[in-house]
Amino acid sequence: MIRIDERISKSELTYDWIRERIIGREFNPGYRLVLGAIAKELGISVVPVREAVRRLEAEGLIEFERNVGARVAMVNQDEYIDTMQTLGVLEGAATALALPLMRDADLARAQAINDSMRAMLEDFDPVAFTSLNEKFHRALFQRCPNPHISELADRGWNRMSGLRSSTFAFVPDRAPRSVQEHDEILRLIRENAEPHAIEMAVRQHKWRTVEAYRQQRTSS
Amino acid sequence: MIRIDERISKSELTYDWIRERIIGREFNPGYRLVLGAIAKELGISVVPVREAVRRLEAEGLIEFERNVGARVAMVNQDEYIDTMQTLGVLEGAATALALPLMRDADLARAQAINDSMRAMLEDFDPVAFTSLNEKFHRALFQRCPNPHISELADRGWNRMSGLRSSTFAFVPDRAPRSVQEHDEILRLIRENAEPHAIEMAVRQHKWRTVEAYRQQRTSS
DNA sequence: ATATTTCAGATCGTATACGGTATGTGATGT
DNA sequence: ACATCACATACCGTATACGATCTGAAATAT
Repeated sequence: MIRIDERISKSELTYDWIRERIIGREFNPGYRLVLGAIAKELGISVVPVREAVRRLEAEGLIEFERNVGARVAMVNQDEYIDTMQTLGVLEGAATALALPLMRDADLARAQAINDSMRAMLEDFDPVAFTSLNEKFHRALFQRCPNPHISELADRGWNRMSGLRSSTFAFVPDRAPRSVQEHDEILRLIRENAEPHAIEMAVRQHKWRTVEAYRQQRTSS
Repeated sequence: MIRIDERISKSELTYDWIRERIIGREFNPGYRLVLGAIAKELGISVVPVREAVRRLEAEGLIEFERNVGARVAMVNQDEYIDTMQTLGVLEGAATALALPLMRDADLARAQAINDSMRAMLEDFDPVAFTSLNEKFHRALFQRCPNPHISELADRGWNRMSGLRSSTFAFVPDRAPRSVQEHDEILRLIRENAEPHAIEMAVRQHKWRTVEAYRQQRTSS
Protein backbone atom coordinates (compact mmCIF):
# COMPACT_ATOMS: atom_id res chain seq x y z
CA MET A 1 0.00 0.00 0.00
CA ILE A 2 1.65 3.12 -1.19
CA ARG A 3 0.36 6.16 0.51
CA ILE A 4 1.46 9.22 -1.34
CA ASP A 5 1.60 11.86 1.27
CA GLU A 6 1.70 14.96 -0.82
CA ARG A 7 1.43 17.02 2.32
CA ILE A 8 4.33 19.28 2.32
CA SER A 9 5.97 20.38 5.54
CA LYS A 10 4.96 23.72 6.97
CA SER A 11 8.53 24.83 6.72
CA GLU A 12 8.48 24.15 2.98
CA LEU A 13 5.09 25.76 2.61
CA THR A 14 6.33 28.90 4.30
CA TYR A 15 9.42 28.92 2.12
CA ASP A 16 7.29 28.89 -1.02
CA TRP A 17 4.88 31.45 0.43
CA ILE A 18 7.58 33.99 1.21
CA ARG A 19 9.51 33.31 -1.95
CA GLU A 20 6.49 33.87 -4.18
CA ARG A 21 5.83 37.18 -2.53
CA ILE A 22 9.39 38.37 -2.91
CA ILE A 23 9.66 37.34 -6.53
CA GLY A 24 6.18 38.65 -7.24
CA ARG A 25 7.31 41.96 -5.79
CA GLU A 26 4.59 41.95 -3.18
CA PHE A 27 7.40 42.18 -0.64
CA ASN A 28 9.86 44.78 -1.86
CA PRO A 29 13.52 45.07 -0.92
CA GLY A 30 13.80 46.23 2.65
CA TYR A 31 10.39 44.85 3.55
CA ARG A 32 10.45 43.71 7.10
CA LEU A 33 9.62 40.06 7.65
CA VAL A 34 8.38 39.69 11.21
CA LEU A 35 8.59 36.01 12.05
CA GLY A 36 5.74 35.97 14.54
CA ALA A 37 3.46 37.87 12.22
CA ILE A 38 4.09 35.46 9.35
CA ALA A 39 3.51 32.51 11.64
CA LYS A 40 0.18 33.95 12.76
CA GLU A 41 -0.79 34.78 9.19
CA LEU A 42 -0.20 31.18 8.17
CA GLY A 43 -1.65 29.78 11.35
CA ILE A 44 1.52 28.00 12.42
CA SER A 45 4.31 28.46 14.92
CA VAL A 46 7.49 30.40 14.37
CA VAL A 47 9.84 27.44 14.19
CA PRO A 48 9.05 26.41 10.61
CA VAL A 49 9.03 30.06 9.62
CA ARG A 50 12.55 30.45 10.91
CA GLU A 51 13.70 27.45 8.90
CA ALA A 52 12.18 28.87 5.75
CA VAL A 53 13.84 32.20 6.35
CA ARG A 54 17.21 30.55 6.83
CA ARG A 55 16.99 28.88 3.46
CA LEU A 56 15.99 32.10 1.76
CA GLU A 57 18.86 33.79 3.54
CA ALA A 58 21.34 31.31 2.10
CA GLU A 59 19.95 31.97 -1.35
CA GLY A 60 20.50 35.68 -0.92
CA LEU A 61 16.85 36.64 -1.16
CA ILE A 62 16.67 37.67 2.48
CA GLU A 63 19.05 39.39 4.85
CA PHE A 64 19.06 38.45 8.47
CA GLU A 65 20.37 40.36 11.41
CA ARG A 66 20.73 38.79 14.80
CA ASN A 67 18.14 39.93 17.32
CA VAL A 68 16.71 42.32 14.80
CA GLY A 69 15.11 40.15 12.19
CA ALA A 70 14.77 39.43 8.54
CA ARG A 71 14.14 41.73 5.63
CA VAL A 72 13.96 41.28 1.91
CA ALA A 73 17.50 41.71 0.57
CA MET A 74 18.39 45.20 -0.46
CA VAL A 75 20.29 44.90 -3.67
CA ASN A 76 22.34 48.03 -3.57
CA GLN A 77 23.90 49.46 -6.67
CA ASP A 78 27.25 47.74 -6.34
CA GLU A 79 25.56 44.43 -5.75
CA TYR A 80 23.34 45.04 -8.71
CA ILE A 81 26.38 45.52 -10.89
CA ASP A 82 28.12 42.46 -9.49
CA THR A 83 25.06 40.31 -9.89
CA MET A 84 24.46 41.44 -13.46
CA GLN A 85 28.08 40.81 -14.33
CA THR A 86 27.89 37.31 -12.91
CA LEU A 87 24.59 36.71 -14.62
CA GLY A 88 26.11 37.71 -17.93
CA VAL A 89 28.76 35.05 -17.51
CA LEU A 90 26.33 32.37 -16.42
CA GLU A 91 23.63 33.14 -18.91
CA GLY A 92 26.04 33.33 -21.80
CA ALA A 93 27.41 29.92 -20.91
CA ALA A 94 23.95 28.46 -20.27
CA THR A 95 22.68 29.73 -23.61
CA ALA A 96 25.65 28.31 -25.46
CA LEU A 97 25.18 24.94 -23.79
CA ALA A 98 21.48 25.00 -24.66
CA LEU A 99 22.06 25.53 -28.39
CA PRO A 100 22.08 21.89 -29.49
CA LEU A 101 18.79 21.28 -27.69
CA MET A 102 17.05 24.39 -28.86
CA ARG A 103 13.96 23.86 -31.02
CA ASP A 104 12.47 26.04 -33.68
CA ALA A 105 9.53 26.72 -31.39
CA ASP A 106 11.86 28.08 -28.74
CA LEU A 107 13.44 30.46 -31.21
CA ALA A 108 10.03 31.52 -32.48
CA ARG A 109 8.90 32.22 -28.96
CA ALA A 110 11.95 34.31 -28.19
CA GLN A 111 11.43 36.18 -31.41
CA ALA A 112 7.80 36.86 -30.53
CA ILE A 113 8.79 38.19 -27.15
CA ASN A 114 11.34 40.50 -28.67
CA ASP A 115 8.80 41.70 -31.21
CA SER A 116 6.49 42.63 -28.35
CA MET A 117 9.34 44.53 -26.78
CA ARG A 118 9.96 46.42 -29.99
CA ALA A 119 6.28 47.29 -30.28
CA MET A 120 6.46 48.67 -26.80
CA LEU A 121 9.25 51.10 -27.61
CA GLU A 122 6.76 53.67 -28.94
CA ASP A 123 4.80 53.89 -25.75
CA PHE A 124 7.44 52.89 -23.24
CA ASP A 125 6.44 51.05 -20.09
CA PRO A 126 9.61 50.22 -18.18
CA VAL A 127 8.00 47.65 -15.91
CA ALA A 128 6.37 45.63 -18.67
CA PHE A 129 9.46 45.98 -20.82
CA THR A 130 11.74 44.66 -18.10
CA SER A 131 9.41 41.76 -17.50
CA LEU A 132 9.48 40.79 -21.17
CA ASN A 133 13.23 41.17 -21.15
CA GLU A 134 13.49 38.54 -18.46
CA LYS A 135 11.18 36.21 -20.36
CA PHE A 136 13.30 36.61 -23.47
CA HIS A 137 16.51 35.66 -21.72
CA ARG A 138 14.99 32.75 -19.85
CA ALA A 139 13.62 31.44 -23.13
CA LEU A 140 17.13 31.33 -24.52
CA PHE A 141 18.72 29.27 -21.79
CA GLN A 142 15.80 27.15 -20.63
CA ARG A 143 17.03 24.11 -22.54
CA CYS A 144 20.43 24.22 -20.90
CA PRO A 145 21.29 20.59 -20.15
CA ASN A 146 23.30 21.48 -17.07
CA PRO A 147 20.75 21.97 -14.28
CA HIS A 148 23.37 23.38 -11.98
CA ILE A 149 24.20 26.31 -14.20
CA SER A 150 20.51 26.94 -14.98
CA GLU A 151 19.72 27.15 -11.32
CA LEU A 152 22.44 29.67 -10.69
CA ALA A 153 21.16 31.78 -13.56
CA ASP A 154 17.62 31.52 -12.20
CA ARG A 155 18.79 32.59 -8.79
CA GLY A 156 20.57 35.53 -10.32
CA TRP A 157 17.37 36.74 -11.94
CA ASN A 158 15.39 36.15 -8.77
CA ARG A 159 17.92 38.00 -6.72
CA MET A 160 17.25 41.11 -8.73
CA SER A 161 13.49 40.74 -8.67
CA GLY A 162 13.22 43.87 -6.59
CA LEU A 163 15.22 46.02 -8.96
CA ARG A 164 14.08 44.29 -12.10
CA SER A 165 10.99 46.39 -12.41
CA SER A 166 13.08 49.49 -12.56
CA THR A 167 16.11 48.46 -14.59
CA PHE A 168 14.93 50.04 -17.79
CA ALA A 169 13.42 52.93 -15.90
CA PHE A 170 16.98 53.92 -14.99
CA VAL A 171 18.42 53.55 -18.46
CA PRO A 172 15.54 53.98 -20.91
CA ASP A 173 17.99 54.80 -23.70
CA ARG A 174 19.18 51.21 -23.56
CA ALA A 175 15.80 49.84 -24.57
CA PRO A 176 16.04 50.25 -28.36
CA ARG A 177 19.63 49.02 -28.40
CA SER A 178 18.62 46.11 -26.26
CA VAL A 179 15.91 45.02 -28.70
CA GLN A 180 18.38 45.34 -31.52
CA GLU A 181 20.94 43.19 -29.72
CA HIS A 182 18.31 40.57 -29.05
CA ASP A 183 17.64 40.39 -32.77
CA GLU A 184 21.33 40.02 -33.36
CA ILE A 185 21.55 37.15 -30.89
CA LEU A 186 18.61 35.40 -32.54
CA ARG A 187 20.22 35.88 -35.92
CA LEU A 188 23.43 34.27 -34.73
CA ILE A 189 21.51 31.30 -33.38
CA ARG A 190 19.52 30.88 -36.57
CA GLU A 191 22.64 30.97 -38.66
CA ASN A 192 24.31 28.34 -36.49
CA ALA A 193 27.10 30.64 -35.49
CA GLU A 194 29.88 29.39 -33.26
CA PRO A 195 28.51 28.61 -29.79
CA HIS A 196 31.33 30.66 -28.39
CA ALA A 197 30.33 33.68 -30.45
CA ILE A 198 26.78 33.36 -29.19
CA GLU A 199 27.96 33.03 -25.62
CA MET A 200 29.93 36.22 -25.92
CA ALA A 201 27.07 38.03 -27.62
CA VAL A 202 24.79 37.20 -24.70
CA ARG A 203 27.42 38.14 -22.17
CA GLN A 204 28.32 41.41 -23.82
CA HIS A 205 24.67 42.29 -24.23
CA LYS A 206 24.22 42.03 -20.47
CA TRP A 207 27.49 43.76 -19.70
CA ARG A 208 26.57 46.68 -21.90
CA THR A 209 23.39 47.14 -19.89
CA VAL A 210 25.47 47.19 -16.72
CA GLU A 211 27.82 49.66 -18.28
CA ALA A 212 24.95 51.94 -19.26
CA TYR A 213 23.66 51.72 -15.73
CA ARG A 214 27.06 52.50 -14.25
CA GLN A 215 27.49 55.56 -16.40
CA GLN A 216 24.00 56.75 -15.68
CA ARG A 217 24.76 56.51 -12.01
CA THR A 218 28.08 58.35 -12.02
CA SER A 219 26.80 61.12 -14.24
CA SER A 220 23.75 61.88 -12.14
CA MET B 1 28.98 52.73 25.45
CA ILE B 2 29.44 50.40 22.60
CA ARG B 3 29.27 46.82 23.62
CA ILE B 4 30.59 44.64 20.89
CA ASP B 5 28.75 41.44 21.38
CA GLU B 6 30.95 39.08 19.48
CA ARG B 7 28.85 36.23 20.73
CA ILE B 8 27.59 34.45 17.76
CA SER B 9 24.22 32.78 17.74
CA LYS B 10 24.09 29.07 18.35
CA SER B 11 22.50 28.64 15.00
CA GLU B 12 25.48 30.28 13.35
CA LEU B 13 27.89 28.34 15.48
CA THR B 14 26.29 25.09 14.45
CA TYR B 15 26.36 26.16 10.82
CA ASP B 16 30.10 26.72 11.01
CA TRP B 17 30.63 23.54 12.97
CA ILE B 18 28.88 21.32 10.46
CA ARG B 19 30.31 23.15 7.48
CA GLU B 20 33.88 22.76 8.69
CA ARG B 21 33.39 19.06 9.13
CA ILE B 22 31.92 18.60 5.70
CA ILE B 23 34.60 20.62 3.98
CA GLY B 24 37.28 19.02 6.11
CA ARG B 25 35.95 15.66 4.95
CA GLU B 26 35.31 14.53 8.49
CA PHE B 27 31.71 14.03 7.38
CA ASN B 28 31.75 12.30 4.03
CA PRO B 29 29.02 12.34 1.41
CA GLY B 30 26.11 10.29 2.64
CA TYR B 31 27.03 10.81 6.27
CA ARG B 32 23.90 10.89 8.31
CA LEU B 33 23.40 14.09 10.29
CA VAL B 34 21.12 13.27 13.20
CA LEU B 35 19.77 16.52 14.50
CA GLY B 36 19.32 15.43 18.08
CA ALA B 37 22.77 13.93 18.25
CA ILE B 38 24.39 17.11 16.96
CA ALA B 39 22.38 19.17 19.43
CA LYS B 40 23.54 17.00 22.29
CA GLU B 41 27.13 17.05 21.04
CA LEU B 42 27.09 20.85 21.09
CA GLY B 43 25.06 21.06 24.28
CA ILE B 44 22.18 22.94 22.71
CA SER B 45 18.65 22.24 21.57
CA VAL B 46 17.65 21.04 18.14
CA VAL B 47 16.04 24.27 16.96
CA PRO B 48 19.26 26.11 16.09
CA VAL B 49 20.63 22.92 14.58
CA ARG B 50 17.68 22.73 12.26
CA GLU B 51 18.22 26.30 11.15
CA ALA B 52 21.86 25.61 10.40
CA VAL B 53 20.94 22.55 8.41
CA ARG B 54 18.44 24.50 6.36
CA ARG B 55 21.07 26.99 5.32
CA LEU B 56 23.49 24.25 4.38
CA GLU B 57 20.70 22.60 2.44
CA ALA B 58 20.13 25.75 0.40
CA GLU B 59 23.84 25.85 -0.37
CA GLY B 60 23.72 22.32 -1.65
CA LEU B 61 26.10 20.91 0.94
CA ILE B 62 23.36 18.89 2.62
CA GLU B 63 20.37 16.97 1.37
CA PHE B 64 17.27 16.86 3.45
CA GLU B 65 14.41 14.42 3.33
CA ARG B 66 11.22 14.98 5.18
CA ASN B 67 10.77 12.78 8.22
CA VAL B 68 13.99 11.03 7.44
CA GLY B 69 16.66 13.59 8.06
CA ALA B 70 19.72 15.24 6.70
CA ARG B 71 22.79 13.76 5.12
CA VAL B 72 25.88 15.20 3.52
CA ALA B 73 25.10 15.71 -0.15
CA MET B 74 25.98 12.85 -2.38
CA VAL B 75 27.57 14.30 -5.44
CA ASN B 76 26.85 11.62 -7.96
CA GLN B 77 28.80 11.39 -11.16
CA ASP B 78 26.44 13.45 -13.26
CA GLU B 79 26.35 16.16 -10.66
CA TYR B 80 30.09 16.08 -10.46
CA ILE B 81 30.32 16.70 -14.16
CA ASP B 82 27.73 19.48 -14.05
CA THR B 83 29.40 21.15 -11.11
CA MET B 84 32.83 21.00 -12.69
CA GLN B 85 31.50 22.40 -15.92
CA THR B 86 29.88 25.29 -14.08
CA LEU B 87 32.99 25.81 -12.04
CA GLY B 88 35.05 26.04 -15.20
CA VAL B 89 32.85 28.86 -16.41
CA LEU B 90 32.85 30.72 -13.12
CA GLU B 91 36.50 30.25 -12.33
CA GLY B 92 37.60 31.28 -15.78
CA ALA B 93 35.60 34.47 -15.51
CA ALA B 94 36.71 35.14 -11.94
CA THR B 95 40.35 34.67 -12.87
CA ALA B 96 40.05 37.02 -15.83
CA LEU B 97 38.41 39.66 -13.68
CA ALA B 98 41.12 39.26 -11.07
CA LEU B 99 43.97 39.89 -13.50
CA PRO B 100 44.30 43.66 -13.05
CA LEU B 101 44.50 43.22 -9.28
CA MET B 102 46.92 40.34 -9.29
CA ARG B 103 50.26 40.96 -7.62
CA ASP B 104 53.62 39.40 -8.29
CA ALA B 105 53.43 37.67 -4.96
CA ASP B 106 50.18 35.99 -5.97
CA LEU B 107 51.74 34.68 -9.13
CA ALA B 108 54.79 33.50 -7.24
CA ARG B 109 52.63 31.67 -4.79
CA ALA B 110 50.67 29.95 -7.53
CA GLN B 111 53.91 28.99 -9.19
CA ALA B 112 55.26 27.55 -5.96
CA ILE B 113 52.12 25.49 -5.49
CA ASN B 114 52.36 24.14 -8.99
CA ASP B 115 56.03 23.31 -8.47
CA SER B 116 55.06 21.27 -5.43
CA MET B 117 52.54 19.48 -7.57
CA ARG B 118 55.14 18.69 -10.15
CA ALA B 119 57.49 17.37 -7.50
CA MET B 120 54.71 15.11 -6.34
CA LEU B 121 54.28 13.46 -9.72
CA GLU B 122 57.11 11.03 -9.02
CA ASP B 123 55.59 9.61 -5.92
CA PHE B 124 51.94 10.25 -6.62
CA ASP B 125 49.59 10.95 -3.71
CA PRO B 126 46.16 11.69 -5.18
CA VAL B 127 44.75 13.25 -2.02
CA ALA B 128 47.59 15.69 -1.45
CA PHE B 129 47.76 16.44 -5.15
CA THR B 130 44.06 17.27 -5.34
CA SER B 131 44.38 19.48 -2.31
CA LEU B 132 47.21 21.45 -3.88
CA ASN B 133 45.24 21.67 -7.08
CA GLU B 134 42.46 23.44 -5.23
CA LYS B 135 44.93 25.83 -3.61
CA PHE B 136 46.40 26.66 -6.98
CA HIS B 137 43.09 27.57 -8.53
CA ARG B 138 41.89 29.54 -5.54
CA ALA B 139 45.14 31.51 -5.64
CA LEU B 140 44.38 32.55 -9.19
CA PHE B 141 40.94 33.98 -8.60
CA GLN B 142 41.21 35.18 -5.02
CA ARG B 143 41.66 38.81 -6.11
CA CYS B 144 38.49 38.78 -8.15
CA PRO B 145 36.81 42.14 -7.47
CA ASN B 146 33.33 40.73 -7.89
CA PRO B 147 32.49 39.09 -4.55
CA HIS B 148 29.40 37.51 -5.97
CA ILE B 149 31.24 35.52 -8.56
CA SER B 150 33.97 34.55 -6.10
CA GLU B 151 31.41 33.19 -3.72
CA LEU B 152 29.81 31.04 -6.37
CA ALA B 153 33.21 29.68 -7.31
CA ASP B 154 33.95 28.98 -3.64
CA ARG B 155 30.69 27.17 -3.25
CA GLY B 156 31.44 25.10 -6.30
CA TRP B 157 34.69 23.92 -4.78
CA ASN B 158 33.06 23.27 -1.43
CA ARG B 159 30.28 21.33 -3.03
CA MET B 160 32.81 18.86 -4.34
CA SER B 161 34.74 18.60 -1.11
CA GLY B 162 33.66 15.00 -0.76
CA LEU B 163 34.85 13.94 -4.17
CA ARG B 164 37.79 16.29 -4.30
CA SER B 165 40.05 13.93 -2.47
CA SER B 166 39.52 11.34 -5.12
CA THR B 167 39.40 13.36 -8.32
CA PHE B 168 42.94 12.58 -9.34
CA ALA B 169 42.64 9.07 -7.98
CA PHE B 170 40.11 8.44 -10.74
CA VAL B 171 42.14 9.97 -13.52
CA PRO B 172 45.79 9.84 -12.46
CA ASP B 173 46.88 10.23 -16.07
CA ARG B 174 45.56 13.76 -16.00
CA ALA B 175 48.02 14.83 -13.32
CA PRO B 176 51.09 15.55 -15.47
CA ARG B 177 48.98 17.28 -18.10
CA SER B 178 47.32 19.29 -15.41
CA VAL B 179 50.62 20.58 -14.05
CA GLN B 180 51.66 21.46 -17.57
CA GLU B 181 48.46 23.37 -18.19
CA HIS B 182 48.92 25.25 -14.96
CA ASP B 183 52.32 26.36 -16.18
CA GLU B 184 50.75 27.46 -19.41
CA ILE B 185 48.14 29.52 -17.58
CA LEU B 186 50.82 31.17 -15.47
CA ARG B 187 52.81 31.93 -18.58
CA LEU B 188 49.83 33.62 -20.20
CA ILE B 189 49.29 35.75 -17.12
CA ARG B 190 52.93 36.76 -16.91
CA GLU B 191 52.99 37.74 -20.56
CA ASN B 192 49.88 39.87 -20.12
CA ALA B 193 47.91 37.84 -22.57
CA GLU B 194 44.35 38.82 -23.44
CA PRO B 195 42.12 38.37 -20.39
CA HIS B 196 39.76 36.47 -22.60
CA ALA B 197 42.48 34.04 -23.64
CA ILE B 198 43.30 33.45 -20.01
CA GLU B 199 39.67 32.93 -19.14
CA MET B 200 39.34 30.28 -21.82
CA ALA B 201 42.58 28.61 -20.79
CA VAL B 202 41.29 28.22 -17.26
CA ARG B 203 37.90 27.03 -18.45
CA GLN B 204 39.29 24.52 -20.92
CA HIS B 205 41.74 23.26 -18.36
CA LYS B 206 38.85 22.37 -16.07
CA TRP B 207 36.70 21.03 -18.85
CA ARG B 208 39.47 18.74 -20.00
CA THR B 209 39.61 17.24 -16.54
CA VAL B 210 35.89 16.61 -16.72
CA GLU B 211 36.29 15.07 -20.12
CA ALA B 212 39.01 12.76 -18.87
CA TYR B 213 36.77 11.76 -16.01
CA ARG B 214 33.83 11.16 -18.31
CA GLN B 215 35.84 8.92 -20.59
CA GLN B 216 37.32 7.05 -17.69
CA ARG B 217 33.82 6.38 -16.48
CA THR B 218 32.33 5.15 -19.73
CA SER B 219 35.30 2.95 -20.55
CA SER B 220 35.30 1.14 -17.22
C1' DA C 1 12.21 -20.40 2.77
C1' DT C 2 9.84 -16.27 1.56
C1' DA C 3 6.55 -12.78 2.12
C1' DT C 4 3.67 -10.09 5.15
C1' DT C 5 2.39 -8.02 9.46
C1' DT C 6 3.28 -6.07 13.92
C1' DC C 7 5.62 -3.42 16.98
C1' DA C 8 9.23 -0.82 19.42
C1' DG C 9 12.78 2.46 19.17
C1' DA C 10 14.75 6.24 16.81
C1' DT C 11 14.10 10.44 14.84
C1' DC C 12 11.58 14.11 12.89
C1' DG C 13 8.07 18.26 12.84
C1' DT C 14 5.94 21.66 15.27
C1' DA C 15 3.76 24.14 19.29
C1' DT C 16 4.47 26.49 23.30
C1' DA C 17 7.03 28.97 26.76
C1' DC C 18 10.20 32.21 28.46
C1' DG C 19 14.36 34.85 28.95
C1' DG C 20 17.24 38.17 26.16
C1' DT C 21 18.01 42.04 23.01
C1' DA C 22 16.82 46.05 20.36
C1' DT C 23 14.13 50.17 19.76
C1' DG C 24 11.17 53.90 20.48
C1' DT C 25 9.00 57.05 23.94
C1' DG C 26 8.53 59.91 27.58
C1' DA C 27 10.69 61.75 31.82
C1' DT C 28 14.53 64.12 33.71
C1' DG C 29 18.33 67.07 33.92
C1' DT C 30 21.24 70.77 31.78
C1' DA D 1 15.63 73.41 23.28
C1' DC D 2 18.72 69.57 23.53
C1' DA D 3 20.91 65.55 25.43
C1' DT D 4 20.53 61.58 28.56
C1' DC D 5 18.45 58.05 30.91
C1' DA D 6 14.69 54.75 32.36
C1' DC D 7 11.28 52.00 30.93
C1' DA D 8 7.82 49.64 28.15
C1' DT D 9 7.05 47.07 24.14
C1' DA D 10 7.97 44.29 20.32
C1' DC D 11 10.50 40.85 18.64
C1' DC D 12 14.07 37.49 18.53
C1' DG D 13 16.73 33.02 20.21
C1' DT D 14 16.47 28.84 22.27
C1' DA D 15 14.76 25.07 25.35
C1' DT D 16 11.46 21.80 26.19
C1' DA D 17 7.60 18.84 25.17
C1' DC D 18 4.91 15.74 22.56
C1' DG D 19 2.57 13.77 18.70
C1' DA D 20 3.75 11.94 13.95
C1' DT D 21 6.50 9.28 10.92
C1' DC D 22 9.95 6.21 9.54
C1' DT D 23 12.85 2.05 10.02
C1' DG D 24 14.30 -2.29 11.02
C1' DA D 25 13.61 -6.55 13.38
C1' DA D 26 10.87 -10.05 15.27
C1' DA D 27 6.67 -12.62 14.72
C1' DT D 28 3.41 -14.66 11.84
C1' DA D 29 1.41 -16.44 7.73
C1' DT D 30 1.90 -18.60 3.06
